[in-house]
Amino acid sequence: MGKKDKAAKRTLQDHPRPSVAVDTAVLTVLPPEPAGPGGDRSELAVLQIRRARGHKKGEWSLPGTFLHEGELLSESVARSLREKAGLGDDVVPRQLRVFDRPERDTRGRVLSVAHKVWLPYARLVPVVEAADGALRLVPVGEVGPMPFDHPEIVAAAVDQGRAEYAQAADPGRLLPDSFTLHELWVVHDAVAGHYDSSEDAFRLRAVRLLEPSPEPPRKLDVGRPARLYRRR
Amino acid sequence: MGKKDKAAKRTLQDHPRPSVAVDTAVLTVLPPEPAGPGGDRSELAVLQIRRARGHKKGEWSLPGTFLHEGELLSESVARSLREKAGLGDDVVPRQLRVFDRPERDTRGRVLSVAHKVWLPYARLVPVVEAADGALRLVPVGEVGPMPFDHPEIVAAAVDQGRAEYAQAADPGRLLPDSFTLHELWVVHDAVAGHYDSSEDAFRLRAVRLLEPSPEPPRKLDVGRPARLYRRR
DNA sequence: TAAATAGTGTCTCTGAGACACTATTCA
DNA sequence: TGAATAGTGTCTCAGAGACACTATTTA
Repeated sequence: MGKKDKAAKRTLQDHPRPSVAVDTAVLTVLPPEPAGPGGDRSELAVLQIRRARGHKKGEWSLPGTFLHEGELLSESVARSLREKAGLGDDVVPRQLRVFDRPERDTRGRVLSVAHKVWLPYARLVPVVEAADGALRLVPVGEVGPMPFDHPEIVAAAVDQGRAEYAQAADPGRLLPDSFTLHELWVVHDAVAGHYDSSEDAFRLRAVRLLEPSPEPPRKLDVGRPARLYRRR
Repeated sequence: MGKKDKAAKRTLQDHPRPSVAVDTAVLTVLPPEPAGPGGDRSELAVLQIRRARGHKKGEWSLPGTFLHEGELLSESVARSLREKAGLGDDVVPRQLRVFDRPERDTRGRVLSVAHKVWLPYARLVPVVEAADGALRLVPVGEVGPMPFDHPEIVAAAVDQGRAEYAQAADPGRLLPDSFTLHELWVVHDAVAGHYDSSEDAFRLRAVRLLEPSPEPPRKLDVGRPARLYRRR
């Protein structure tokens, strides 16, 4: 608030402004069926929230909110996940892109800055259970009808996620600090949508991105115990 | 404009809205020194515009504008380039990301949706000449001080451009319909910032992304004439 | 024929995939 | 010992880079 004349000169003219929202695809990998390290295949899944009253019933959407004054987009994402899903602030949102079709929201002009967040399944379970049916995790191939351009946002999130997992071992930190190669493969296979190559070929590639954990190999129900690795 | 009650229910609440701007890095490749197909190395360059009066003198910025009502972001980019640089509407803007630091613009909260546009040098020459000193093309390594986060936008544009040229022969359509392998290499070498491998290794890689042109080889000043290729 | 440029052939290295083989454990 | 799982060794194939060699033109 310096000298008034200059401040006036440098003030933004009055012009129509769009509302700016953030919508977030929270991605995770579901535990394999049945369970355990000897399990089968997993699925990449996204967090959906039941739409507020006054909307088409039975529809689910992505968690989102309007950008507040002075707020960073990443802070807005964190706040929306806190308010709508009870998640903590330990999320690392990555921006996808702006969705800007003028007709995308019938209430008026709303730009949505779409984001993607990785969270381990174990972080999401208590949150979904506490929501009493207002939240659900759905495989990305089975998201039903969604409002706005939320299906496109999910698709963009999946693309970005796949690109990330093609480059690094576990960029989403979906696994605990140490894990077996099989566990890592289950995650990669799920993220890639089961189009990845064989588990056998994967091992060689993955080891170069990891460092061996000093812990002793983990005993399984049957078979040779599995070495533990860490993210490099 | 349907039934008034429902419309009221579904109207956006009054809340503070940021201004939304677009800023665009127009990228091109300068002609090689001295010139001609036997030329040397080229430079990746960006279009700058002299800042309007009332700002620090000597500073150059990226062309930008505020998003208008009902306008798509891509339309806004095209309009800004038309109004500020006299460029036509035949641009293909690609979004980079939103720059959202609250303090990035001292006039108030302004989100900038940064974009990148490829344009061939020949398209830009008449535009820069007609601007009478208000526009210039500068190698991306030599952009001087720029306002806001424009240096970051240029860096993001260069990154996206490099990623594009690592995947395709000439995604920016910087070359005419048919061109020699040498001309293509000059462009790639400039985009990659001269860190690409040798021209020799490049040829083998590039040919697979091209189809031979039916035109006869182009005669040069000296040496064997060069075959012409087309984008596939 | 020399200089200059375009284009090819060949070698090596590396990484990916396939797949057979070995290692370790439990029942 | 057999079943089940983890891990290794080896072969082949494809792409990248280095580099020498050939091809075509002008002066």
